[in-house]
Amino acid sequence: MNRIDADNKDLYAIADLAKEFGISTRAIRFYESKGLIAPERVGATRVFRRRDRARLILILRGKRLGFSLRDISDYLSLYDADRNQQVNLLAEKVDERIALLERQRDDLETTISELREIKNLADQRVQKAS
DNA sequence: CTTCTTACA
DNA sequence: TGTAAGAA
Repeated sequence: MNRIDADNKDLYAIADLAKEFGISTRAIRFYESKGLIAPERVGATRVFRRRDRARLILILRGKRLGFSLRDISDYLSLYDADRNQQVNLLAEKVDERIALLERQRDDLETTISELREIKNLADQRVQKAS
């Protein structure tokens, strides 16, 4: 929609991507500073191609799933290198993530149970008092 | 008006 | 990451 040039179907300005993905231009520049993306430059202005856009999508998905920019960075770095190693890393990180979430879920359930016990005891005492 | 960099919160 | 400031 807001391509830089109607002829070149895969050039985007930073504002276009920011709007499309609902993030700030600052965030995009931040990801670049962390090495997650490396858009071309026309002078000092960043020019994003489909490749950058695709990586941005992966970055946002990774964040949504709770991965750190570091993890995402490591994963993305392998895109230009060992595609196999990239898959292995992904599997490893996903397992770690799932393990962590399951532990947190267990902790939450334990906490909820304890709170319910306290709640029950409190309710009983209220009954006797009244 | 848009983007860039840099610095500070 | 947001915001601000000054340059391009």
